[in-house]
Amino acid sequence: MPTLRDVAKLAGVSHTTVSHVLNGTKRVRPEVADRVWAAVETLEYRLNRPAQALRRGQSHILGLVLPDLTNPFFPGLAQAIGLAARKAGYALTLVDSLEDKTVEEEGLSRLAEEQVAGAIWVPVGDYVPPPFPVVLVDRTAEGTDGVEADHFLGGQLQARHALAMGHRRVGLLSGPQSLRSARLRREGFLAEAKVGGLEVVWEEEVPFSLELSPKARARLRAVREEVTLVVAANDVIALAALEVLREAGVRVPEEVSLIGYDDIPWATLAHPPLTTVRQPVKEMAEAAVALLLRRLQEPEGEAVQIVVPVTLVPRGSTREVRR
Amino acid sequence: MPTLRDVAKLAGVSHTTVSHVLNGTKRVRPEVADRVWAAVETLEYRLNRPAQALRRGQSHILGLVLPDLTNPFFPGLAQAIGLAARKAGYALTLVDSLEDKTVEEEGLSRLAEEQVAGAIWVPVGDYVPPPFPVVLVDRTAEGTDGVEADHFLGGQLQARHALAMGHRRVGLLSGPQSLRSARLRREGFLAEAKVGGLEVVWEEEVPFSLELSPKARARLRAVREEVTLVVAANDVIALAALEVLREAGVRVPEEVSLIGYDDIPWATLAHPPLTTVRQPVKEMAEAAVALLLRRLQEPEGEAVQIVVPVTLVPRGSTREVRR
DNA sequence: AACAGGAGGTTGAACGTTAAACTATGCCCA
DNA sequence: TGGGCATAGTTTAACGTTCAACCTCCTGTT
Repeated sequence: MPTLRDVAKLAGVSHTTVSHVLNGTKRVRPEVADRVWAAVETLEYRLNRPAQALRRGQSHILGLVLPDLTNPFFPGLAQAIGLAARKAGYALTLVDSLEDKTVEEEGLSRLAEEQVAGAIWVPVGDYVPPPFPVVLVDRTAEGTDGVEADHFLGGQLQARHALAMGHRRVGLLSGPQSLRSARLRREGFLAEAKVGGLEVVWEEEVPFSLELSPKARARLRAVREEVTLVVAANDVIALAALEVLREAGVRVPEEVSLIGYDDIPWATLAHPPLTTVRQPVKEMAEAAVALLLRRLQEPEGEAVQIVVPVTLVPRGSTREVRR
Repeated sequence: MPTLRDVAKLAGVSHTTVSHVLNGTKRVRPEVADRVWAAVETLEYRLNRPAQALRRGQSHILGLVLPDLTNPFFPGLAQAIGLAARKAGYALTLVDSLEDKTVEEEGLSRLAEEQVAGAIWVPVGDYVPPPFPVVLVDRTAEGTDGVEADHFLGGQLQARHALAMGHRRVGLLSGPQSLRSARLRREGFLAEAKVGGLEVVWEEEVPFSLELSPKARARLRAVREEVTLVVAANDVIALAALEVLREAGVRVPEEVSLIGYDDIPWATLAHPPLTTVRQPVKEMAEAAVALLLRRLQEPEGEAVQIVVPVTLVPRGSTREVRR
């Protein structure tokens, strides 16, 4: 592997000059610069990033810490973040914490060892500030840069849609209340439900996964007797519920309507296609990277919280009921 | 940030001794080692990975190069690879090439700059060996370590299941024939179809995505007149087909059966649940990482090709037809 | 004619780690 | 008694980059 010095020798200049040409850190005569570039070409010189990182005290890598890649909300996010990071010249190091706080903590510690410039983090555990700048996504915290969808509004939209469709009695499959996002969705929903006169007949807290609790499954099997609508804290839960309902012979939306949250790619392919709340994943990803890059320029300064709007996407899983 | 030397000073030893204690590269008296560990604790020392990588000529990072994270086959793979890598003490740097050869090439080049120890690579373009060891996954090449499912067998299983269910006329939605995996699936299917007397009435080549070509959509809308079964090169295609069939009012499996490939998490949630060929993603991921780690130990030596078996998972989207 | 100052380049050191070469001490055995 | 050798530790240098300080022309100004 050729180094700066090899390039320098071939181009007949000092190694610093090569560095300056490559980084544009100083004016260099075009003639000399050309010689340098030519030497870079012929030797197929490649920057040694660890050396650069050592000298600069930080690497040109961003960390991405996610709770669970198999949750279909995240691959799209990861892809968009990777794209934005690449455009800015950063590589991306991925940590999938598998929803485990210990794994998450070790991952962040590892990112610190790698001297990452910063990280984008969807926290599963408590927010403990790592020794590099982070932007929290989806689950934000006070005093730290963050990007999140308007969860409260999303909950409200679920309730409004339910009311607009004439529903009066609803069952709620809420997400883990340890998560800010799930809490806000629930609060938004309950607030608007109260205002509009939508009665929450039952509520079950379940994890963001396809595995529903036995109690939740029981509620769903008996759904006809109690409610005309089930609202879920995300699409994965909604799809799991749809499955239970199908097994129980409950027809959606004829007998009971269903509303999800996230608008994952499969929501539209479900049968019936899922009425849901769309989070603008791509915009969130781009905003998060932009915010992180800004913070790298300007380490000090007020924490910025970006809240992006969400929209309700009506599809086949909800239908109007008569009073 | 404290360094080895800070730790050394506090423990009253030389910095090399600290290094030896941390890496276990030399015997050190327990008493001294204890002092070192204590100093590490109180100073909250953290290894500087770039410095280590510079000195060693190689970082403790593995690359993962994927064509498209939003294809639901890959998140599970990425997660399992990340887990296996972490267990072996490696961090994971992700490159999502978005099915673009140029992006892929730049990504590999970047991994080289980062001095990664090796990479796991699902190639979208031609296989051009990078300057570090790689293990190809899913789409292998001669002369390089690789892990792939038995695509040919998978195609055969699709055909055998079709025959076992009494089908005689089939439409084939094959995948991009530029990809080895899609080619093999097709060949396996056609071979077994020929043997068993299964007539391929039509065939359309479509990308591994939810967007079907107009010709393919037309075939599906007219499916009743021509075939009793549609076979797809992967589950994403199958789900897209299912959607078109639903729109066209064709009932699955009553009027036409459908077979997919991959067994992605959503296959079981589709309506009807998708009969498909399961690839053991987790095993493949673990095999790939194990193979890569072995290659890092033993750089020379014959390339190893691991082929893992696949199984047909019968579900609701296929049903028996009378002769 | 002398000198300031900018442009273009070089020298040398430093980042934190590891590996090789070296030193000091103690012990065994001829 | 002294040579050989293992054990436990130290000294020193090196990895490839960047940054600050320095040097050398050259040009324009007075």
